[in-house]
Amino acid sequence: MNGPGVKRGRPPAFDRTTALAAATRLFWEHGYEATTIGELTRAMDIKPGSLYAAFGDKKSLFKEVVHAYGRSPVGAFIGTALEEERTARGAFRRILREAAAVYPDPSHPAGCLTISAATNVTVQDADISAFLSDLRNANLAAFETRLTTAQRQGELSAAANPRALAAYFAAIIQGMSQRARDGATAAELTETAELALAAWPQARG
Amino acid sequence: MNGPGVKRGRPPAFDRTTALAAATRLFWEHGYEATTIGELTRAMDIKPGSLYAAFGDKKSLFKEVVHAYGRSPVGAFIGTALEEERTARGAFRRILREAAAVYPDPSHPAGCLTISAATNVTVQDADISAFLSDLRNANLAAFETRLTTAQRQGELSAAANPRALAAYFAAIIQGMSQRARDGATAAELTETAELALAAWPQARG
DNA sequence: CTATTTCTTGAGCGATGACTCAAGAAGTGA
DNA sequence: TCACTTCTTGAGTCATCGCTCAAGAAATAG
Repeated sequence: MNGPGVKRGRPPAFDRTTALAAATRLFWEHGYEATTIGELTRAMDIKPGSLYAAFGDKKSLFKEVVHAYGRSPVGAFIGTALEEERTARGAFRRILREAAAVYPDPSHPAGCLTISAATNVTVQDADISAFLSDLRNANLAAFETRLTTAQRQGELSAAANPRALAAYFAAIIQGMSQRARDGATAAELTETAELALAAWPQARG
Repeated sequence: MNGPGVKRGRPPAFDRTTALAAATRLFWEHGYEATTIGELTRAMDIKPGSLYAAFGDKKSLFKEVVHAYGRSPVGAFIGTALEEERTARGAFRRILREAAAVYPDPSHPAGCLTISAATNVTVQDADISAFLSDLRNANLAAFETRLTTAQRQGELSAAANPRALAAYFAAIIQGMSQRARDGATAAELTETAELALAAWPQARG
């Protein structure tokens, strides 16, 4: 009798997670189109045939990379902070401070993969660009939801504009990612984060 | 006698400025590598031979595009505001408000060419990426210079940090460019600009 | 062992990338 | 008019792109 976990045939010679991590680094660094199948097979240490058998085509591989990135610490810290922090203000403070620490971290390519990996695409890959744009705009919507809740709960003043605040924080985060790619240090980005938090609506004295 | 302005030989059949404007639109929209020579020759309405005779190779054309962009209203509004406004605060307020109006303007591709046209490049075009990165960092330095001057003149409090403020404004501008590419409207970006200005150091009451 | 299944391998496919060049066309100077 | 210069044209070069496939290798089932 075949156990349900018993695999038939020749087992894969590479670890799928490790190979995906190697692909992630390349897409993160150079973006979707500027990363070639040749570079991917070299970094993942597999031949084209194995890559296509295991991951489908280049677009499927990229989407799998993006999903894995979204579940990694670097890709998930925003959602984590939104869930874990009691107050909206605490959540956004934590998000900005963690972004300042994470984006320039030399253990991985600078900035955020979702923000920078499909900025420049040809017309036939416009769907890849739209795929990441949708993810970014979903993040923006999550920001607005969190801020609207905070307003309903009385944390945020009725005069504040949740949608405008959400767009502002989205912009500063995307800008910090770009600055990290241009060489900004964690110390510099932390200063940017603290200044950005000054936009939080204050009670007037 | 030959006047110095007299051209010999067959005259060009295309207007150089018009052709450059067409190339600018393509690079602005898709970025450096995702724009092909085929698309360029079609948009500029010239054949490859004419393009290479008139502009050199693809990199030279791109650099000429960037320089022309920097002298255009859309590409020069930051420098113009820094020069024309009496106060640093007035300059940055004007920069952010103009960015909110200009970046989503439908008469041209969204966002800033300098910010987004070479985000994703292959290793052999890393110099193009560095070329634009240097331009952005030069802008950052100009911000810091303007703010340091304001501090020396007493406009900005001695407690303020010109370098940190400069990096903050650079980040928010780059973020606004990205947001415009993701579909943000002028109204939304104006709200972002106004919130961003709240970071300006205030006298405490 | 043989049969079956799955993965690996390396050669190579068609399409497209940036770029070139010889030949012709359209001007000027004398 | 003819010689000279400059620009245009279209075919074509070489490299590289994403991707495929037949043949072989490594596992299990019986």
